[in-house]
Amino acid sequence: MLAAPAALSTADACHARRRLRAFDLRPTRQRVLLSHLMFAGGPRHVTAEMLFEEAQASGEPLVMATVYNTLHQFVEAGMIRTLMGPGGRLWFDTTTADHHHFFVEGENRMIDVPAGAVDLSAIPAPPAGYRVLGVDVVIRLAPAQDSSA
Amino acid sequence: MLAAPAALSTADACHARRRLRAFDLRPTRQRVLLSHLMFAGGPRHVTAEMLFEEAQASGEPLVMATVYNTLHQFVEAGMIRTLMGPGGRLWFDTTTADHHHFFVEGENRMIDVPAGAVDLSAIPAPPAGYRVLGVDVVIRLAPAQDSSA
DNA sequence: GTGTTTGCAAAGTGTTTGCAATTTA
DNA sequence: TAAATTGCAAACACTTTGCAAACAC
Repeated sequence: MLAAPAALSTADACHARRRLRAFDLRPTRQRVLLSHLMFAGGPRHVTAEMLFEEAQASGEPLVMATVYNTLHQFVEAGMIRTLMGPGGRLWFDTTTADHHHFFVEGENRMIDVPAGAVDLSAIPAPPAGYRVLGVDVVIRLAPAQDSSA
Repeated sequence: MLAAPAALSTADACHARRRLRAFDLRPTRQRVLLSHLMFAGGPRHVTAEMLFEEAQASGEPLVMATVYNTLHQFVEAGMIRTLMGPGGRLWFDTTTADHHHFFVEGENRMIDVPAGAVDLSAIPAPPAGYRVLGVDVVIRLAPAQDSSA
């Protein structure tokens, strides 16, 4: 019997399974669910805890450790990437291409910033003997308190 | 009796005490020592653990919790600032002015990048209703493996 | 003396690991 | 059936907290 989270429509489960297969991951019930939650609504950013809560709300039984393990498997497979949030918490991001982030303080929420939107042509040369692995830009935001004239 | 870490010369202790007073912090033995370790060698970046080890190496008795508490007091006083490292660990930085960082993977080391060295004039406008609190740029480095043609 | 600061040990977060039981192919 | 995956609980690393004892002024 194919792994089929009861919480998912056949079509949703099918899509999720296909995605997993594309990344050489066995479509277990837990992976199908988590993959669906991650990808069904377009690009998104979650912490393990957020996803765990969604999974529980869906009624599917699974454990926090499985969420972590599964997300790390997704990362290793190249399906998603990780990102360190300002609070030192690990975020998981469905967009794997190079890009940056807004982080909304108070709302605990990430928003993508396309790589092209930040001009990094002016970053300084690394010290001799070192090469640049990557550049992480996080723009911290807060709700604008009534700055309307 | 004035707090005088045995590990410090009178002059060093005096400088450290003066700095603490300038920030309205009582110059206790522990604070004098930690302040000295932080500032005596020019701008630097440390984790609580690094500083704790230095403090221990100096022979002065003090406890990890005191290192954390003291560093947070320094932050609150405006003497230093915090910075989240790529590994999710908290770093303490003697440079409080706006600036960015190189992080050297493998060496677990931070290097300052002056704010002016990164052109942020091109960052995208925040979504309507939000204002920019700050921009954190971390440029991850690795030792260049023999790329010398 | 009085209020501040420290040591200590304990609790707290967020994350990872080891292993037996279950599930997939 | 053989290999991969999960649940569970325990361990883990880092950081914070509560309170009595020690200290600065």
